[in-house]
Amino acid sequence: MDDAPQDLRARRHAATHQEIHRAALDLFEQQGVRETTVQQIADRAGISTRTFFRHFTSKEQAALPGQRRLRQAIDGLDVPADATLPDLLSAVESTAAAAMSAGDEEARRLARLLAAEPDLRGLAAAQERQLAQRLRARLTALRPELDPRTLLVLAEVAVAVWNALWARWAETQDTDPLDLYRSAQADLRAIVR
Amino acid sequence: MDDAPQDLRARRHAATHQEIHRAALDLFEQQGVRETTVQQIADRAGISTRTFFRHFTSKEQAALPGQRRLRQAIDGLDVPADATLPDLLSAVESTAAAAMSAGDEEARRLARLLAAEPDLRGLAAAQERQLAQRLRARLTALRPELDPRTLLVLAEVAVAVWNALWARWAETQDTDPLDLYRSAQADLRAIVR
DNA sequence: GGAAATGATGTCACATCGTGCCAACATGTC
DNA sequence: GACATGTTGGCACGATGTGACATCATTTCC
Repeated sequence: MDDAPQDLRARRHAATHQEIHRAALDLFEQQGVRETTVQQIADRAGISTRTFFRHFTSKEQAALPGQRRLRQAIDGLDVPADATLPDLLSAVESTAAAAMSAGDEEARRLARLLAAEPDLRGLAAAQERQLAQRLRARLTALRPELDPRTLLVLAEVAVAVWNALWARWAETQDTDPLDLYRSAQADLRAIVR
Repeated sequence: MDDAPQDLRARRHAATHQEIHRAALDLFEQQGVRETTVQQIADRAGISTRTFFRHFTSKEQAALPGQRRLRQAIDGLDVPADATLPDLLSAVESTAAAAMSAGDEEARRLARLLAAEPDLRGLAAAQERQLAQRLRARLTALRPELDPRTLLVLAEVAVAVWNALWARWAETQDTDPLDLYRSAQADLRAIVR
């Protein structure tokens, strides 16, 4: 996508980054996270362990995508001035769903790995909490006149639906994300009513 | 509470456990998690580092309570046979709220620490995901005839409300948990509708 | 074109984490 | 009291993660 002939350094850096990422994914799939050492990942990527730690803070980090897309989606979130609370919720969820369907093949690998590797789940959970925080901040910035408590609940519920969606999508490898999204919305209404 | 003169070994074990926990909490508050070594905690608790790692798998673990109460609340969860989905949700949430108000002074310390220490938040997030998993399993066991997808959403939403509740309680040091609970329920209805 | 600044990488040393192993000791059982 | 069982500490070890410095490639500036 971004083939801009930027800095040669920046390009090499990004290439190495990707290289490490792929090496980690491969090795984790083959032998599991616990059994894989940073040394092995570095060898396969053709770099030193010191360089590895300049790209990622831990081997678990190397496998996870970093949520760039979702973070951007949250920061760029906007709604019409007269949006009601339910409007807000659907706005948040639809942007999340959009960011989700964008990731394709690698997302599958990730999902499989996450299901099998508790170590990765821990880090993923931490990342998710950060997203919830960020979403909450964005919402209060967007609607300072609303009760912060309400917006907190809104953010948490949005993340909850996102969680359910993703878990379900990871389990049933063949379903369309949009179907899941719609059914989750129906479920939500039936539950709360 | 459980002063049963059980095994002398078991009592000593539990005492050491508590000792380590308190030592960790004290040191983390004084100097932060990153700056505290397992060696320091062990010294303060009067044990060796080897023994420390027989009680906790990491220094972060030593600070966190382990969620015994919540796990029990989930496993012991039960509902009348004719309970609707909203009934289920309130049942789950009220048991969670009950388990919450039980922890008193130490919960405050924990909340402060969690707010200040990202390392602890990571582990707490992982624990929370486990609780969500457990709740989901319990719900499907309780209501096998319902759509698993719906129960998944239900479990996630319950955890979301629980999150919002706890975050809010940690921020406003003086509010009654029950008030927060009621207002969160109202918010939830306003959001979904 | 050629310095000089900037940045990425590798090597080394080091503190810490976490675990397997074994010997010493305390507790519970008969 | 003798034996079985469980807990502890000490030791060694591999792995994680970071600071410091030298080296080399690139950018920038003249």
